[in-house]
Amino acid sequence: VLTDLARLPEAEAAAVEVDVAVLNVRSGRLHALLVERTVEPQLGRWSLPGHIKASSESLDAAADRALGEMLGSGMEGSHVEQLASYGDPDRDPRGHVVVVAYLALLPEAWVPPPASGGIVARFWAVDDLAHGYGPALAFDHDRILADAVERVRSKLEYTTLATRFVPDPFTIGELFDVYRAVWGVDPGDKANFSRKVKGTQGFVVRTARTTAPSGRGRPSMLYTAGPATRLHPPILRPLRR
Amino acid sequence: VLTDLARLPEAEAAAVEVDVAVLNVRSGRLHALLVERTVEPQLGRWSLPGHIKASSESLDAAADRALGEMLGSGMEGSHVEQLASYGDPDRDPRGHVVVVAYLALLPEAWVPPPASGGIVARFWAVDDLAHGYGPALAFDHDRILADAVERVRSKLEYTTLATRFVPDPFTIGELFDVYRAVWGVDPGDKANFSRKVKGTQGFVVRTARTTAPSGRGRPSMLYTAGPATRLHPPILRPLRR
DNA sequence: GCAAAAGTGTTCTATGTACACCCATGT
DNA sequence: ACATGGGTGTACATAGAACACTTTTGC
Repeated sequence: VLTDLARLPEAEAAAVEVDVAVLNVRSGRLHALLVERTVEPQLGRWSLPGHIKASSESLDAAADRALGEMLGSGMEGSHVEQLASYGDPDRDPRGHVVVVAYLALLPEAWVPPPASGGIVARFWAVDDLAHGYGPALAFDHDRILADAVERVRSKLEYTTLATRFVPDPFTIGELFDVYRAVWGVDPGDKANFSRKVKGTQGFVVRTARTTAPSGRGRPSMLYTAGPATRLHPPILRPLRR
Repeated sequence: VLTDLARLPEAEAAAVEVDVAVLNVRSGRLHALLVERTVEPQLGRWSLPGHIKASSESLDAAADRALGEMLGSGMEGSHVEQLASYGDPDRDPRGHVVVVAYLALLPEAWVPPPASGGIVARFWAVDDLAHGYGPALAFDHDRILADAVERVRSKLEYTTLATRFVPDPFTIGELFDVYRAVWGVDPGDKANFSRKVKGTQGFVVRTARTTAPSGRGRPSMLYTAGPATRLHPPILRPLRR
């Protein structure tokens, strides 16, 4: 595959790894999917799922492939986008490995496969990881994960990505809980939030059904994600001064 | 350098290239710095400046090095940030080359070196390039440049990056012209724009001096860039509906 | 009836916009 | 004087925050 590459005067061969920060809201907290490493280096530490990019596939395809290996089927509703690349010279003891990191968002319903094929994967609450109440991550994956979390927090402000965290028909209250979980703070008044969401063209589409009156309180209308991707006006995090 | 890399089962060696989209506002229009290729492939076509990343340097360092080769000294006031990575399998006929693209912003004053060391570099207006009134770019650099332009247009809305396009002491009018040049549309009322800029803490710092009354009209106050990086509230592009 | 969750109404304030008007300079 | 660009004042419309209040359910 590296046909003419040797002609490049300063060429120093590298491996391009594609890792995916898979994020998810469960039990009202933002989580990240990690896998336990079964080989050296960093055996036993937890890392973002990923693998080496093949020369015959695009970066996006490599990310989809990594996601497919973790999720099997059921990755249809997930959002995948490129995050950033990391190439510090000492980031991997194996040598010259540059990581192209991706970000993926999953609805809460999805559950990780129970140690399929020998790989152990589970979700960890990102604030636990950030505050040391979880395993130390391999390589520079703590920094990649921090960047992914900040990207999602920021993107909830001006895009419709919050709908990627909820099941297919969802309530405004579930959307509200996503914002609260991802931001870690209450997104202001629930009533005003509801008006903002319904008032933004294409954010949510109202269905004819309501939730079954299972729990306490009045049943709520069910919505599906609309065609819009950007929010005008944005829904900003509070506590700015 | 690739000590243990061969152990990676699916490893397919690649070259990591770092290219920089160097943007600049001159004569009221947004320009990009391109270099004419002097070697195959794509000899004679124009491309973004860049080179192969060394295994001993970080991605940021590789971008700084590429910029330094173009600018010599005088790159101190420039802003450099990572943009995105591109790795389609057929993007480079030499083989498996993944590009990590960077974005750099220069003040208008800077002039390209006159064919130093055999390389020919010049600025091209980005809208001319986009509409075919310029050379065709090598590889997928047209797409990278388009992404860079969109990034800058968007970042002017919610960051203080516009100050990176103007000379060190600058006037509000010059800032206004940057917004107009980058966006391609008038950023609304000039008087209101001036109040927005001065009212945002840390965006600009007023100096004691004014411009020399050289041209027409009243001399204006001179400002320097402040410490703030984000704009609260943002300065949004008009024509949204 | 009471608690809980959904949803509507209303008031107040902050912000953005449009546009009139004044200021300082060169010709 | 007047054209030109810099800068201030001000009125109007609208968007957001705070909070009271109504609706619909389970217990």
